[in-house]
Amino acid sequence: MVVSVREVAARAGVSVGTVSNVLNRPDHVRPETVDRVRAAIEALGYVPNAAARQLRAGRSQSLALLVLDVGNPFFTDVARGAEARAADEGLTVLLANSDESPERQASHLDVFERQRVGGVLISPVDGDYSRLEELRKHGIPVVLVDRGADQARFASVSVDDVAGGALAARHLLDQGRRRLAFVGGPLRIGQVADRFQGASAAVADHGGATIQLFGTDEMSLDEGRRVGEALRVLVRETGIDGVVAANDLLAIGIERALLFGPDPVRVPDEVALVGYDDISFAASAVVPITSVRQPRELIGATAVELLLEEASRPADAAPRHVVYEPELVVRASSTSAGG
Amino acid sequence: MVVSVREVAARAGVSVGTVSNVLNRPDHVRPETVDRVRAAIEALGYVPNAAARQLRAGRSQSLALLVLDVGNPFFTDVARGAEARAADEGLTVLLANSDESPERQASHLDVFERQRVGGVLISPVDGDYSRLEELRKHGIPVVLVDRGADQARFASVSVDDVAGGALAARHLLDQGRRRLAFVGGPLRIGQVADRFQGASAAVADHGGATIQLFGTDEMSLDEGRRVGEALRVLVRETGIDGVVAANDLLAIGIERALLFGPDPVRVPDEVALVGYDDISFAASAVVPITSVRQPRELIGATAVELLLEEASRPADAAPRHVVYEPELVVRASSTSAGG
DNA sequence: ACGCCATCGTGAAACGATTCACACGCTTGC
DNA sequence: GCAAGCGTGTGAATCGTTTCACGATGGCGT
Repeated sequence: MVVSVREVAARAGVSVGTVSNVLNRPDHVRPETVDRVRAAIEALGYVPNAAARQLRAGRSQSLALLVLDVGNPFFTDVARGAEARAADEGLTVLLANSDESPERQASHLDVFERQRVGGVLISPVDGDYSRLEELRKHGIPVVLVDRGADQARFASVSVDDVAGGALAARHLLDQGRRRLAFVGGPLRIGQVADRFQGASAAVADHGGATIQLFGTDEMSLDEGRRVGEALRVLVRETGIDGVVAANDLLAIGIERALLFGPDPVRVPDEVALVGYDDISFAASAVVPITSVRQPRELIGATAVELLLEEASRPADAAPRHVVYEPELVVRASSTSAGG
Repeated sequence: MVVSVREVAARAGVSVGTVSNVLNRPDHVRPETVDRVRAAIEALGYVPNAAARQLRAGRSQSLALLVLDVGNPFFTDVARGAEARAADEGLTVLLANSDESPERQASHLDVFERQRVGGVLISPVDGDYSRLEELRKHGIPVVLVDRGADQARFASVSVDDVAGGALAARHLLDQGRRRLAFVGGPLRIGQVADRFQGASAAVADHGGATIQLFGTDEMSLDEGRRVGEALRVLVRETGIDGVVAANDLLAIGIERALLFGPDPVRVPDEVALVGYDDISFAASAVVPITSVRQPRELIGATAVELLLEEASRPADAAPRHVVYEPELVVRASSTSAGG
């Protein structure tokens, strides 16, 4: 049996319009009528049909959040923040995963447009923003997450990765380290390039310090381990005394390789280590790892905020860009007793 | 400007019915007409309105997957499997997170019902299944994920946790270990209770072996560490020589505490260790951890499969239950040279 | 007693796609 | 020569909700 407003109205002895009013503006309806209608709803187990409401409204009550990797704690925390903020507005967040695949991204965007979602928060796969332009032309606001200034056309929320890289490097320099290594890649990933650039700038500001880039194909534990093995040898040969890793997975892998190979290298005594992201595993590594933290939930919440703004932004006003500052969380991996 | 079938029809010089046919059964329409309509769609940038279609159809093209923790790799892999299988059917998966909160679970279920999703895959928070009964009564099929036999009323897909616990314990017994510890909790979580039960049964089958339960409030790295500290002392006092952890986070924390405290305990020489879930960090722990693996993506795919079955199941047929067998992945943490 | 306002409610017209009974024009077969 | 059948296409009805112009009712001041 299908229950619609019609049945409810009949049972409560009112018109369908009144049922709708009870649902959406109960204060326009006499209290006893409200009660009667509510009772009928209860008795019949009526559940409003979102599709019908949406059809009438022209827009759904949902936002979409499309991320590069649901498995990454960074994005799940962003999602948490976005959901919380959206809930305040009575909105739901559809969480979707592109897995870094342009095809999956495109297909998700298609679905979202057909759904007429209220807006799209996206951490885009690559440099083709034309589909996003299209969405916006069709009236669906778009906010870029974790990818910012390069795309002035879209509102965005991101973290200053240049500053983050500088923070990491400067911290090592402050600890008296002079020969740094930066581990990360590929450099075409904007975040990685920015972090490296920031670290390089900090080193350049400091007479007598150097930084050397160790590229990686991906930013995983295994790659970290691989680079760590190489570093274990090089440290003694080249005098490297500080390492900045482009993320915590790399840092954890590096630390492990340094500590546990043959002829191990002590952390932080011989080499100080800084990671990036502050994932929970960083704090509970063998030697807890100093890391650069990003305000993840805040990013999500802000993205929703910007989306709401976008929805009512006059065409001639420029989209807004929010850039947060990263924060250094200092732990044992970078603070030698002497330093 | 809003583009609907009407505009497309006008531009192509056909009726709206024909546009719909071009979209849904192109073979019922003359090829040249199809082309004309397709051209009009292209030119106008028409995107079908899912809400309207759904309203007519009475049911959406989406399934919902509600998990306890999107941050947990187990569930993201299940989601991946479900999405892939759903895509084969032209369905979309809505991924949502209850974060173990009954309130969030309930609110998500409300949204799903209003959306008239095609079905709900759920890893439920707790023992109250009445809301799920209700959903089903309203025509929305439900499949339980990772929670099985106790709920014969619902179709389910799960992994045999009793067998998994037994697998872990038996492996330790095979390695010659006799005084085991089981770390995990709270026991009201079905999976934990089952794993403990399985491990206990394996021990009971083996004369001269014992197993001792160490309860935890949650299954995190930190809790693992805490228990590990305690074990480091107890091992020497009580002769514990094998540990089964109810998940890998606990196992990693335990290993760390054993290896790195004052008066460290060697793994696996003094204590052999087995975890559960086989998350990626298990393989790259300091001493790689033996773990019980579950077929995660297969679980997701099977859940979708069962959902499709449910949708067409005669009322008098019993719901189906699929139980997969876990698999032991042996690594260094449990295989002493002498074992 | 009368008009006037509020207060409450009504009911029909959207929203955009799908579906289905039907129509039109042609070929076939008897 | 005519019914039957096929291939194409039409257009109105339908899904369930919201909205809005418009009644109905009753209380108030004059």
